[in-house]
Amino acid sequence: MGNFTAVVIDFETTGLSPGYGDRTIEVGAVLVSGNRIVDRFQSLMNPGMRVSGFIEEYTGITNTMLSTAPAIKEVMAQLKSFIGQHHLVAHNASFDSRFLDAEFKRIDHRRTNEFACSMLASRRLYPEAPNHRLETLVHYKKLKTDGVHHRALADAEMTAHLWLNMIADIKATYGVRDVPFKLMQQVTKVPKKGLHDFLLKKATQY
DNA sequence: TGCCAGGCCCTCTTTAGGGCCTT
Repeated sequence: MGNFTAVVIDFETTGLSPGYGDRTIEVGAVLVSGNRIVDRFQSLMNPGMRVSGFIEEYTGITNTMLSTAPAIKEVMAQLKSFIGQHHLVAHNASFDSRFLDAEFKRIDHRRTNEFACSMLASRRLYPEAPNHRLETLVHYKKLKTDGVHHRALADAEMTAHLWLNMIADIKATYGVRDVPFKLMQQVTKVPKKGLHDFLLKKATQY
């Protein structure tokens, strides 16, 4: 078993809210198939505005680097192709989905792909973790990392490893044979107290 | 021009407030 396929995505942006003018400055995405990463996509994007000193410091992405980067719309067209019809995963997916939808809208495209959130899943599966920031979870679960944080491709890869680790833990702990995207989506929505019984019940269905 | 988020989730809740996550 293990035909799980999804694109794990991460954006670096000029701020927190596309509704107030913030734009994307970098995207990283990895195609996960079965239990491994099989393809990668990464690009900086010129947002047409200066990014703050905070963002330069937080991401290591400077205004100089962005001055020679391709326009956002060009990268979005490539990203649209990379994503295709795959399901999507992100850490705190509400954030990345808002930016993805806002930038897609600017190229007259509307997302139909479903999202699932690794943060919501980790809060249920690893309630004992110190916190549920991506960086903390990577260390807590001893996941593969190159030590880079707050860059899009590195964060997408770490999120992918976290996602695969959660799938493996569900299989090992509950004896669920296969963990499709739909089941992971349900994990992010089931009431926290009901997760244990929910997964025990699923062990007989998958 | 400047405004500056939003969804989840807990609790001393539901006629609400605040911490957690993302940049």
